[in-house]
Amino acid sequence: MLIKRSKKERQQLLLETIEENPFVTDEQLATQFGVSVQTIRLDRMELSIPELRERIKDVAERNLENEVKSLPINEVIGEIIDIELDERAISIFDVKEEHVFQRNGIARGHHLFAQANSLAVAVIDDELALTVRANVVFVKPVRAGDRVITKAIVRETNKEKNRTNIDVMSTVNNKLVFKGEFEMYRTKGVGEQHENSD
Amino acid sequence: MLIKRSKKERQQLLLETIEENPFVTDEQLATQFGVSVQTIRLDRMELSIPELRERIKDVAERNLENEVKSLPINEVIGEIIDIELDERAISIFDVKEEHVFQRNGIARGHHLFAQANSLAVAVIDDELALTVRANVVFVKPVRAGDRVITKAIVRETNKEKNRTNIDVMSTVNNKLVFKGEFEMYRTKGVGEQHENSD
DNA sequence: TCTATTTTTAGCACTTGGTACTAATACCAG
DNA sequence: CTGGTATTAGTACCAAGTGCTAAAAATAGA
Repeated sequence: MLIKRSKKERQQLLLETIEENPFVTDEQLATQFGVSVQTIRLDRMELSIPELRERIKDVAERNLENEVKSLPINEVIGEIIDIELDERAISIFDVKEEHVFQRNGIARGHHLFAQANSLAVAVIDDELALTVRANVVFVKPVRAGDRVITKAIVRETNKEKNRTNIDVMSTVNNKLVFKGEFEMYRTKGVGEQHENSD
Repeated sequence: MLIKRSKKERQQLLLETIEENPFVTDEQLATQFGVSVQTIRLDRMELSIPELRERIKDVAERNLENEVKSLPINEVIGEIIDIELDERAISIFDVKEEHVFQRNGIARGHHLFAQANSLAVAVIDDELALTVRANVVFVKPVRAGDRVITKAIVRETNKEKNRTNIDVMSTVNNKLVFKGEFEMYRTKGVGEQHENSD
């Protein structure tokens, strides 16, 4: 049995229903709420909810943007613009809205860490490089719109222990915002790489 | 001037065009290729390309799934299952394929860092909490399928400097995989929170 | 060149999920 | 009982198609 709801209640429910499933047609909604299709259409108008196809299109467009945003999860964070294996590397990372706390607009620390860590991994000229230890300092807050330039410099390599120490520094407008020391583990020592070094 | 293309050429181009912009109508395509709408429709049939609305719907559906996957970028990494503000917190993070190096299947360090850092931020009972410094050790490699359980314990608070030190430990099957010390900055000291503590 | 086949175009009826508008009811309150 | 809100019904129309038939144009084969 359908409990007769007031207009307000119905419209509230309509909003929620469409919010959680934008793919629902007016007819389905009409059946669901036990009213006519016209009533649903009036409701949509009053609430300025676009029609099904527009809603679907919006989702499609919105997420076509997201596709780009969600990519970097498994990839290197930031774009590497210069690299000399086992020597140094530089990457750029543009801080966007999705990287900052809504509260204060300051970038979440782990994004800066991720850029630095990615770069430390990349600079190692080895098949396998793992972070063993990291000491990092967040010197200055970074905000959306900032372009973070990160430099990694390979400091020393302990051939016996298969360890390499890397210093990483991140700047925004030439001002230091982040620095870190990364101790990396590598399978092979320096110089004994695989043959193809193109 | 439009160069007359063979059927094959046109169909190849059609595939590419729709691939890169699924929002194009048959009419637009017809104009673009200098053929009739009917020809475009025959082509679509032969290549079994669905109509515009279906294509848009597909994009929307595909990306509605992604939305869930891409959400955690700006949110807390891992699911907080227990929290006592300014005391301790526990979160769970299931390592998936997208978190590991393809090469060796080992989780990228910055995901473990992100979970730990998120938890350190969350455990602070303050409007604003920023990471100032972090010393972390990646004790043992973590692999896809592993469930990482991370505990954060608030160690001490320096009220004058608005700093709080937090110890974080992550385990997989009760074995330590990651540990870290986080020094956090907070705006307000302990105890002087906003009124509503429900 | 003429025919046969493929390719392209045209036209019509029908579909979905609507908009825009008008008109008729139903309901509820003062 | 009357007025206003809410709901329903019905019509014409639209975009972007499908499905089908049929004709015209282009191309290839001998």
